[in-house]
Amino acid sequence: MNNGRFPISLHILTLMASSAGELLSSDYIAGSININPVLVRKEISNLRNFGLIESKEGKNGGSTLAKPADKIRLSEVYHAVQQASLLGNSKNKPNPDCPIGKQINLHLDHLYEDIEGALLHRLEKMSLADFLRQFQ
Amino acid sequence: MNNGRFPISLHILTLMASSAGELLSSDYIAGSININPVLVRKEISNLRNFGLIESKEGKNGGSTLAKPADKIRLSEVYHAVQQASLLGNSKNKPNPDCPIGKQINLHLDHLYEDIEGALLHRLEKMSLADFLRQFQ
DNA sequence: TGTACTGTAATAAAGTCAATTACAGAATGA
DNA sequence: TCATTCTGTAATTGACTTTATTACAGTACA
Repeated sequence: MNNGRFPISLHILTLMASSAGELLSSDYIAGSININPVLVRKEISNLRNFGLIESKEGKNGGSTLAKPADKIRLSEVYHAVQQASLLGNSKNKPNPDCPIGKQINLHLDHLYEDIEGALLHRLEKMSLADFLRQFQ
Repeated sequence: MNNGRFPISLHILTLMASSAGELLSSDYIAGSININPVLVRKEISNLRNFGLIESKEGKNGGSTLAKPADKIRLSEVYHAVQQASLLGNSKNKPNPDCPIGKQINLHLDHLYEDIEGALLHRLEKMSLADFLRQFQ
């Protein structure tokens, strides 16, 4: 997974955390990230499905955090954008007649689970507020 | 980084570890992974550059481990295939006029380094021999 | 009721990754 | 010596994925 969505989602959430209470438009956010507003709205839609963001339609509408920044763990952000596995999906279909090939996906999966656990542990320790606090 | 190269490289190395001493041809390896032999040779070339594999050209040639499987850490494999960052490269060029945008790549990089450190710690604890030992 | 937003679908453009083709060079052994 | 069987590598194609763009309906506001 080279997931370009994680940095985008984190950027969106950081902007909202830094101007808590205000409604930010997708155009404004897109201007900060320097990407297309429609992609921002898609990511917001996804983050909203995970309960991290609330939106208001219509004039003077926009989006804001659904809960305080110190209640949002970066692991939640990871879960929201994560679909593929971390070190690369073995979409490969190894040769079932090879004693190594027929077993390797099982053992790769175990390895990935182990590693992803370590990663989530780190992300769980940091809240969005912690992340924002690093900015001056 | 959805790096499909990590599983491929690990598959190659596992095959070599399981038949230590023998020279394996790229065709044979490609048959086990079920991918193109040229891609195998590319990965072997890369692993060779990192001192993990030795190759012999010409008829009856092939490749084998450059050192015992218990002397190869999975972190070395990771380093060999790793190019992009873990949670997705911010190829984005955020708006330098935005107080968040102009700093976020720096803080993302720090976060990635932290997480990658945790990941490497796990991979360092497991050798290729440990990985192979799981196979029956 | 016009304006400024969101939400979403559909399409196009760009980028990435793997397969394939091609071929030179190296080692073997008949 | 020379055909064979490998590696090494470049170049091209094709498949797939991601992002940008266009388009437009729906919503809220003033």
